[in-house]
Amino acid sequence: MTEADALAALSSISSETRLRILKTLVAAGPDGLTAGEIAVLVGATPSRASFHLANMAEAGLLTSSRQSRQISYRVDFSAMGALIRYLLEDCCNNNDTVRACCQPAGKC
Amino acid sequence: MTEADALAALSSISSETRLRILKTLVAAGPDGLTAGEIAVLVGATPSRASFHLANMAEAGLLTSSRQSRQISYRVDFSAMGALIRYLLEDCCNNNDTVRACCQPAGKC
DNA sequence: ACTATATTTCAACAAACCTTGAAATGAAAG
DNA sequence: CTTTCATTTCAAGGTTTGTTGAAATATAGT
Repeated sequence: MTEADALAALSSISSETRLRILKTLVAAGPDGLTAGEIAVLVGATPSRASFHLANMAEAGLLTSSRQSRQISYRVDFSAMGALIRYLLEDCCNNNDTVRACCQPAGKC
Repeated sequence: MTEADALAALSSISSETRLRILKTLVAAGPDGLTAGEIAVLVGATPSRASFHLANMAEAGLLTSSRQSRQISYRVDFSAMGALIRYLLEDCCNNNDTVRACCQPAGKC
């Protein structure tokens, strides 16, 4: 992952609406949700939801596929993993304190 | 860490200049660097560097301390850890694919 | 006190971002 | 082939964010 990729992903997630979308899609599981379902769940107009979904897909965080009239979005978990890895390794240099926080029993 | 805290930290890191500052400070080690040194290293004017350093400190990512005329900034590694943990747990629900990426030998 | 150095603060402006509502596209059904 | 439904696109407007350079603050040395 390049710095530019990381910046695009970070910018994308750093919006309240988009962070909600991410959490909603993670909770929804591997089948994802349609644009309309997402809009309702996060309380956004269709046009607003579409705008943010496009941003997240552009940043590589989501994939989409059309099924008849609806478009389903899913989280690209390896993209999320790559981002977190970038923060851990490229930004924090694998710092011990940081890594300790991420262990199942870690305390920050 | 609250969602608001995470959003502030993510917004802070999602700027090219600030991500560079973060990496520079991580590389510098526990003693940190002065505002002036950081400005030179990331190629910013003093005023621009100060603006971004204040943003990162406000987001909880940096701490600062004055030593005579200079002000040293350091990374708050536990804040970075808390952020990464938030992404892993609260956003990605500890998803296996995501976690696999973050292991030392993980491939994304 | 005066000067020099390090940093921050401020005002002005430019650029990027988000929201809104209306219009356009794409796909299915009558 | 017209209508309906799901979604996206677009233009307009408001808000936020970043940059610049000048002025202000803080600390130290002379």
